[in-house]
Amino acid sequence: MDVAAAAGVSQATVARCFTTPEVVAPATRQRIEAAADQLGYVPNAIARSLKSQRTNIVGAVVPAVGEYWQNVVTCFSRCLTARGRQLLLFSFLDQADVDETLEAVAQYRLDGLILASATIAEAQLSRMTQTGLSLVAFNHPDATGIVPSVTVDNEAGSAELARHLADLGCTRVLYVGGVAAASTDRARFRGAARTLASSGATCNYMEAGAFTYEAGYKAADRVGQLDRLPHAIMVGGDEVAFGMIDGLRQYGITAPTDLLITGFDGLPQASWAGYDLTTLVQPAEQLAEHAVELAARGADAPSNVVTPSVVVAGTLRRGRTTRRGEEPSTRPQSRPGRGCGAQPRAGH
Amino acid sequence: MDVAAAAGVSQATVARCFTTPEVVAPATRQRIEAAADQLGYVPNAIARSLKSQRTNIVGAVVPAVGEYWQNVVTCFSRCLTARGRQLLLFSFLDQADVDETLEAVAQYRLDGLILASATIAEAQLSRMTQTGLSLVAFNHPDATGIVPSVTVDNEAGSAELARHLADLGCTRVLYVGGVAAASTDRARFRGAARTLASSGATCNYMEAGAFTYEAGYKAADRVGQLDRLPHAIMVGGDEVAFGMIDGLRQYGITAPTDLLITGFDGLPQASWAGYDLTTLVQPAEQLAEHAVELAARGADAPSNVVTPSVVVAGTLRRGRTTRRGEEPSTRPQSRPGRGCGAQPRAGH
DNA sequence: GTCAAGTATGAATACGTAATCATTCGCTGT
DNA sequence: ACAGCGAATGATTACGTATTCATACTTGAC
Repeated sequence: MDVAAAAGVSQATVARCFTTPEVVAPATRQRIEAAADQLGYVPNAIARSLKSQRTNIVGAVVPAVGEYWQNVVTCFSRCLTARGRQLLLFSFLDQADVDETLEAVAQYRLDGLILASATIAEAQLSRMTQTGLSLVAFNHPDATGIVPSVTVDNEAGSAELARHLADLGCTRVLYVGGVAAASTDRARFRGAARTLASSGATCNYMEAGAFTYEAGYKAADRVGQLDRLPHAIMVGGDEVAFGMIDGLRQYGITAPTDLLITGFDGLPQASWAGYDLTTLVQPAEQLAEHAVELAARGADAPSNVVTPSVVVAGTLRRGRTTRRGEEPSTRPQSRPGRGCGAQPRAGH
Repeated sequence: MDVAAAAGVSQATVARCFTTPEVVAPATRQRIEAAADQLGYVPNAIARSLKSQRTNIVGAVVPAVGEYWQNVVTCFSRCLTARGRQLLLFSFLDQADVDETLEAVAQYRLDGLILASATIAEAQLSRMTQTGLSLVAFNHPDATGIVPSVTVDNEAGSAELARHLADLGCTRVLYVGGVAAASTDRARFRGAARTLASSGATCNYMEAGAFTYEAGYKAADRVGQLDRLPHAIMVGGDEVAFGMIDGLRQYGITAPTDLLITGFDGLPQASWAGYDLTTLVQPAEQLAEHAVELAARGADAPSNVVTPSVVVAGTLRRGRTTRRGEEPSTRPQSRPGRGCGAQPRAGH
């Protein structure tokens, strides 16, 4: 140890100086800090991890696509940084890559691991439990009971959206899901169907095929060719809803004039004036906070206690797409020619 | 070593079995693999890193906000995974957090570090150079020469957009930048102004204040209150452009009818039918590939060679927002009432 | 002045691996 | 048959830290 020699102390004292500064004499500490500063020494987290058997790193396995996940990743990062931990990120495109990825993950002795995908097999999950790292399933309702899980209340949120539509008089509703196999998708449809049924409304299911804009855009084709339009379309994810909205426009169908549209997730773009979508806002920060909390406990968690599972309620955002009795668009009817004076601002 | 005992070999042989399998006898290898499999053994990457002095981990410091960065992070992750490395992600909200973040970064002996922010101080950059890890500035043109850098050709790309506008007959153009202090912003304005000047067109500058949707939306207010609208607005980033488009709609101003609009970045949403924005598409994959390539070389790079700097050309995407002589919108004039039969698909 | 108690530090060890060096063994060529 | 050689493996060491145990030194009370 260079610093130890420069400060005239032993390596042990240098180590103490960086872990438990209060036990080293002030004069010594100052000498060590000066030496470290001058030599540009910073403690080696790798060696520290090897010795202490905890890395201070939490991993996250996240799908590589979609606005939703990108947003979540940012939240993870913020939460972890806030509590002095690092984020090792694995993003996968293909579900098949996950297995490989998980093997790589296992080599780094992470303190915790957040599995953020609704499509990871349950067998895979239980196999991971063996390794002793504390893993958390994020937004994977079916994992509850197998693994600690954190998720928004999909069913209740979807029910809230459905109630909102029922209150607006909708009796024929179409639910457009992303991937029928995803446990989130099923839960959301369940909440919608149950609520609508109890108000005497019907709720058919249509699968878009993916939680993407393009899938929504394509699904709009099938909607546009229906004999009778439903009163409302509940889309299983905001991004899919954006595609649906843009796709329906091709058929001259717009919300809220021709039918109502709701999304799910509460992406930032849902608030953009271009869409202004009614949706269920997932409290991403809060969800991430819980996930990180559980994952960061590390192995020092009580193991034989029931695996905790956190379900957080979302909040309804009412946008233009379910607003009745207003102009279909805030766009003024008359357009100024170029070079005209400024228009008074609409609304406000 | 448990596995070594179980297989009846020494720890050294077990290690060889996982690093250079070809040097260990097939029979022995099989015995070791069987033992490892049964005991659930996986090599410890932490210990390996400590010994070999390379972590196989590349760090990335990225702003926490904005669609653009989220997209880039995904690309980083993909590139790194493809070459068997891991991504340690640091996302920061406030520029002030970066210093703290970089201190934390230094503790993990990363193979490389990608600094992805156009606003990191150059002093900060050169200080990081000392530590021996290979760092790469991403999308930070001013860092060129100080640090290896990877960036899209901002100036040429912006010039291409400007040329496109000039060809369409625009002679009065407004450039709406994000943050004037950002080196990318300056380069883009430079390219636009130079090109437009050479075709006898004017190009004023307006600062939105941030590279966000909201900033663009607010900037639209100032545009809406101008005495004469410009022929075109060049916006310094797609997300800002989306805000501008939605904001201008409040004033009844739409592209391409009243003026033309261009963006910059080539976000996925620019291709969405709702915006269909003319923009300069950054080859994100390619940029990420280069950045990862440079960062992953690790310390075994020639050090006294000139710091390489990669500049990749973007590609022009022509969207509806600069399309002359067409309907201002694909929306049909007549809207079907609810319950109408299916509409014939517009276009196609 | 002596002993007990407390405080600050040093020596030694272990974490799990990679790499070097040494050793054993089987094989070939003369 | 014996030297020589290559292949396979074992013993050992070092990576940089945290921690335990031991030790020197300080302080206070009787």
